[in-house]
Amino acid sequence: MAVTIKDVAQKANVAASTVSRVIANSSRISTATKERVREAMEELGYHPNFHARSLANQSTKTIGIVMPSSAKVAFQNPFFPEVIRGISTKAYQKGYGLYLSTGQTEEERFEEIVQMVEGQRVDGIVLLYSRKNDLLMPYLQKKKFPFVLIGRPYDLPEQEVTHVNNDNFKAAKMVTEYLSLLGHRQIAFIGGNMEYVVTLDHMKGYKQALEQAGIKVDDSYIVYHDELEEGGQEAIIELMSLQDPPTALVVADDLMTFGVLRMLADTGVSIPDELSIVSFNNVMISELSSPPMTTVDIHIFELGSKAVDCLFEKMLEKDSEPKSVIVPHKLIKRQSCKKYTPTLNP
Amino acid sequence: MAVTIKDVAQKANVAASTVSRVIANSSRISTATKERVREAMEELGYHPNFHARSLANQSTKTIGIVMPSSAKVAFQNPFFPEVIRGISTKAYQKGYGLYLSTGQTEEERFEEIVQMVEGQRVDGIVLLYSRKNDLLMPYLQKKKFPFVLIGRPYDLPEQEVTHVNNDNFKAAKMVTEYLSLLGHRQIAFIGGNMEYVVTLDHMKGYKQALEQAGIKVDDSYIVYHDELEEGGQEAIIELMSLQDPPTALVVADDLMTFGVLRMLADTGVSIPDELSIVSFNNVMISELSSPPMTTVDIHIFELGSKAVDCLFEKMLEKDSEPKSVIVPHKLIKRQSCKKYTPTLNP
DNA sequence: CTGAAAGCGCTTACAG
DNA sequence: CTGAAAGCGCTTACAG
Repeated sequence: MAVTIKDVAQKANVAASTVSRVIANSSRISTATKERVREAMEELGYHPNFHARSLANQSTKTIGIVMPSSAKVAFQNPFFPEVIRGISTKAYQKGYGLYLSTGQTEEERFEEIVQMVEGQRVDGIVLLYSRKNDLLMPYLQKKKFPFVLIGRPYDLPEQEVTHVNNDNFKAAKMVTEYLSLLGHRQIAFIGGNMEYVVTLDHMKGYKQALEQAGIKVDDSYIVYHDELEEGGQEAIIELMSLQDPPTALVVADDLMTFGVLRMLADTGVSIPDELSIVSFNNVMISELSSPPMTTVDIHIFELGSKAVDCLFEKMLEKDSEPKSVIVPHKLIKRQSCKKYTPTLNP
Repeated sequence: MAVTIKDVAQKANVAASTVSRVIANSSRISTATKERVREAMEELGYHPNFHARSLANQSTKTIGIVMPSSAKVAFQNPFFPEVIRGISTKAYQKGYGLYLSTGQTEEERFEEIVQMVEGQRVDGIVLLYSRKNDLLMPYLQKKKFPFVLIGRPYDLPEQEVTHVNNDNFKAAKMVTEYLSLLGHRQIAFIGGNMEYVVTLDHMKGYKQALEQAGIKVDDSYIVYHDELEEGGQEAIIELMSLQDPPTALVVADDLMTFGVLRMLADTGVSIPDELSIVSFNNVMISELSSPPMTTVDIHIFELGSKAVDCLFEKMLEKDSEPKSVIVPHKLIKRQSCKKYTPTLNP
């Protein structure tokens, strides 16, 4: 049906092996023959069959991407399109394609990964999230299959898995310190899903900053929610209903912050006058909140492209030393934070 | 290296062909043999090689997704994660995987599609956008390769390509009428990229509504921008600087609306008191704008899943009649629109 | 109900 | 510099 290497060979009056060599641009083929073969390919509109190549080569030129689950909310976080853009850009440059996991649950995804790996459907994998009790990484590790994690491993020793991450601990510490330097002492924390490692790191950074500032950690000021924006809304209700509501807030994710801001606007709390907020990610729309939010830019695109760099190293040299890349973060000051001023009304 | 069908065959004391039949769960194999073979597969940890299967089967069980370009802004629009979620969910149910285009430019993408099609890398394709002077569809059409478009074709006759779309014309007409029923007569329009068909449809709907309401179409009230939110900001500056600024606004995309709202807040125009706004898409964060925006829900998820349904029909029966599915839309009233009230100051 | 053989469309030693 | 042959790991008529 489709035109194959044999058709080209026949037309160019050479053997199929020769055609194969001109596809690979082997130096052992004469320029004349190359020319002739290329012409034949052109005329016939020949394109190599992907699977035949992959089968013979034992390599697929494709990278598998594993996402946390297409659960409505998680996936709509602009974080994912942006990492994928980073991955995609770098992959394209290297002539690699992208294969996407589609499983909704952790089990489905595990099954998918096994198929990808054992079925040799991809040459390497990038994991877009890291969580506690993860099954995927131990499996990949055991198989010695090239993969890189965006985030950091939790159950596995860090020096054993190649990963690209921000220093989320440091970032959270920094923003908390920033708030404390602004004079705030009642600083609350709204974290994401506790299963995710990033949440743990945020929390540690938050706590350490408080301790160093001599502020006692108050557990009622710490609240977690995994449903991004809706979560943000519930969390803020909880916090603002406290006897002694916070005057400042560290929020794990910009999307949550949108929810928080919305709820605060509804309840008439004015930002930053009554409450300072700083959050994480700096996705595209973050600058468009009301007021524009102060947030930590974690350079999502770079997270993705660096991950691909690491993956290629892994793929080229299967037992290269695992490495860890930290992508720097940067505080983007906008208008959701303000120096603490004691309330005048008693 | 990896365990193959032969290893299983040997272990189970059957021929490779028998193993193959067990994999396919052929009714012609005795239960006893099936059992034995399955046991062997289990013990050896056998997983069929994807490429070998695809090669022999001439089918890949994967769907190609072509995105408009990973240009920062376009791709960060939550529209895409959401359609992909729709596609992914349905694809997973049917045991299909997803392959993503990575090209940045139209030419790169064309090259990629050719590879996908000719290299038989995917069984079908879903196009996530439709634009004027598109090269992709005529190519796919000529090749008789199964594909479906999300949107509607422009250069090609509609009845010739299977597509899933909203009635964007009607939706735009409806929102404009809504605004006009609220008493507005100075209704402006901020459209997206003029290359995209949806923009054209929006515009036609807008114009027709005005005409039917006996309002003269004023070209200075019509403005296009393709850079989603930034575009929204520039567009609104342009409009508000007019001698006779509009009192109502139809905006092509919720993200643009975020930009518009941001700019309006900065310049002290209060919504909906001084300006009514309605836009399109109803992505997840749309309800979190200040004020919450009135928008048209276009059921993005359904757009994706219906597209896959259509694609499967196409794939099963290559020359089935092209069909067109219209996903209904729905006006979501929130707080960005208000009855027109003449300004009191002269 | 099962097996031997050919075939899917490539690549790559091996030989010349 | 080029070709014939074997092989990558499956599937599927064909035969029994």
